[in-house]
Amino acid sequence: MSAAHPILNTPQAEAVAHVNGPLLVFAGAGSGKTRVITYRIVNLVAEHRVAPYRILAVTFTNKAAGEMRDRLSRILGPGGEAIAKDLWVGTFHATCAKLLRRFGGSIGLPRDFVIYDTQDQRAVVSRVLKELDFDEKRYPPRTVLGRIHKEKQEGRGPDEMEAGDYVDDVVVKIFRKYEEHLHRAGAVDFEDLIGRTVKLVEDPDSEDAKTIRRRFQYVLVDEFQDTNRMQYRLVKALASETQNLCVVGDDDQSIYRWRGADIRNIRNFRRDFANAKVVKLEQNYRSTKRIVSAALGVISPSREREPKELWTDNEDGIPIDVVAARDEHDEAAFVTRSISDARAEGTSLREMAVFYRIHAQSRVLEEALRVANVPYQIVGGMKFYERAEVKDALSYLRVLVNPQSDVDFLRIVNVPARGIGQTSIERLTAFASSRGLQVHDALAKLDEATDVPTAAKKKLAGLRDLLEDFCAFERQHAASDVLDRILEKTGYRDALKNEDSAEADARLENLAELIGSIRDYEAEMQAAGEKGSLSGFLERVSLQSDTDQMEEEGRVTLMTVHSAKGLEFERVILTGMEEEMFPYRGMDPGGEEELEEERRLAYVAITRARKHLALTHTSMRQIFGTTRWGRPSRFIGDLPAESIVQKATRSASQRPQQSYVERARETRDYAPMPSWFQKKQPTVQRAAGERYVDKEFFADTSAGSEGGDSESGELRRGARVLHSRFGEGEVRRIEASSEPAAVVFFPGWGEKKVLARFLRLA
DNA sequence: AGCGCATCCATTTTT
DNA sequence: TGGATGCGCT
Repeated sequence: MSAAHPILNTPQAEAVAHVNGPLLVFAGAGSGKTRVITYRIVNLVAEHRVAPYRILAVTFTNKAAGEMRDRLSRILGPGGEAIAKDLWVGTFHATCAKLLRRFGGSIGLPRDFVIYDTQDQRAVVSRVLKELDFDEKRYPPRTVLGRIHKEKQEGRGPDEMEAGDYVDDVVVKIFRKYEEHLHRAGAVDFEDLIGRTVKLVEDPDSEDAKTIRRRFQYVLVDEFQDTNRMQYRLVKALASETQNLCVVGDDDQSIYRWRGADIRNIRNFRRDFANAKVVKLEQNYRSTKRIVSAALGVISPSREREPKELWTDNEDGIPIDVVAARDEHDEAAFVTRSISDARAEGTSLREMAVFYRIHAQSRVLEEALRVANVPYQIVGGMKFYERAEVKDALSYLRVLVNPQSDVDFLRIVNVPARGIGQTSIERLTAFASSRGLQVHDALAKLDEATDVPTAAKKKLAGLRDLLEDFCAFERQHAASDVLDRILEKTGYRDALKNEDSAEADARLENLAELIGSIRDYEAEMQAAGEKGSLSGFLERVSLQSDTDQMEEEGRVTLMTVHSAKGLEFERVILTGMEEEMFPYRGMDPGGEEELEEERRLAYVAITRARKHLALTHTSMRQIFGTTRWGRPSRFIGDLPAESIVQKATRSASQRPQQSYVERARETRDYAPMPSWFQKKQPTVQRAAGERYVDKEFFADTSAGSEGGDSESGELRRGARVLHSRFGEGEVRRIEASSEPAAVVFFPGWGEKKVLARFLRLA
């Protein structure tokens, strides 16, 4: 192999050459992580003659899986496609689904189980709330579902939850019913895919478990810092026979704690596998020295990190712009101007990106870009498979495959409108539960449903006949034709055509696209010599919610920092770099852990840029209908002085009443530094690497000391304190957690637990 | 069934 | 500020 990869540096080669036993790779941003994974697989197959189907590589997104597969077949060259096809490369969820389709029977899972997405899950919770007669206001389905998932992510069911501390009985009840519903519907949620597979594979006595564990000789996990508890358990179990578990990740890029990622998985890997080989990839091939040093400036204050230092051999590059703007409009004008300029100088719009912390920031940016005629695309937003018409169509198809699925049946029972009103539906479901039937099955026993009015029965019978027809048709025809027939015979298409609006046309197009994607799937399967089934298509859809059209030509990309992870751009503008915005602070003050994650998020943002990076901050910003006055983010204060250059837009110091266009024109040339700005520049000569210390201009960079004058010692019971959001309140008691905090009574808000650093004495 | 008005609420996202 | 949602009316 050695001749094939002279392109690997020493640690990369080390990771590739390591064959047997656990391996932990810390892969810094831009350090060639994917390269290592792919070459490692190539090495196993080509050099060590490992059968491709005995190698499992797990990723988090379909996109990552797809890229890995592509790269593998490219490296393997002609003839390698067959090998790439045999490898198990997929997301956690897809891999589990595959195993459960094959072996799920032994743990009581029906062959044709459906996968409920978030909307479906929420519908189940809503229904459970109604059945149990709980108030949706008091128990918002969203929140309850969040709690349920948290339990499931830790491997707990309702029973285990009930046995735990601090339990809300109501949530346990809802949880239990939720599980029952899924079970009866022959459905699983995303957590189940992982959890059930863990159960399946961990079973010491089951033959299936043994088969699976022996099957995978080598297991690789990408983005290991994003794994949650159950995912870790899963890969451990899968690799338990051979211990050939290779995990790749970067603790500095762990930004998904809030959705269950457990950073301890990567931090404690060496404890769990005492003989693990550890490799650190620290050379960055992506960014200029200045950008790398900026990234280091931001991440270094982080408390618990694996010791490592990113470095690069690349050129110094140009300084990073730190731009002061007056408000978000001024900021947007700068962004627009700067993009137009770069474009005029020949940088493709595809190579530029604008990041923000939260989606709400995108609107103003969009407006400015639109006015200036700069093409842009926004990542995130309504996904194709989440659109109402697409979900309707899919529900019809899923009912054919699995009639037990109540969520799907209830979705389509009156779509398009066929005169089955809410009351009829309620009576029907009531009848179904009284007989212990799923709603669809209740259709067959309609005669016995005394509560359902005759008129409704007639219409329900009509639906039943339709479904039967589709079912018969499905046995003889391709899935794409089935959907076509459904849209035709139910009158779905006609209903949209009659609407004759632009919106309806868009929906029709989406449906046509859906049929097209089924055809694509069928063609693809045929090319692979397999038969594309309806259920096969549905599975693919459930596990792949986004149509990855990220590659759109000639557009600037606008996105949150979260969605930027894993990407890179020539030019990046990071907006909204103010305290409260980034690090973000929402309703609850947030603790040290949250702040650490924000820091890592900033690190991720900075390391996306190859050559040009600008950070913008405003002194004033309208967000959620109120005006906030902000100070530059502490993360700006963490940037090394010699890597940045400070600028201010003209209106940052003046207050012109101007239009967007005029402002955009004005900001073409940077105004001289406004006087207040210059006054606050540190006057001392800074040594290389020294940080800005101007506390008045920059936010304090030492975490936890914001607000300054509120040591916990001064806080005592009865003290009057001020909070930026809740106003004046009275301290009820002091609470020591990871840092000093107090429970304060705020008139009009009630008791709130607040960290001491967010309080000032009144 | 479908519309209009009021009200409430506010990260980050994948599968 | 705006979107999502819910309610009541027609």
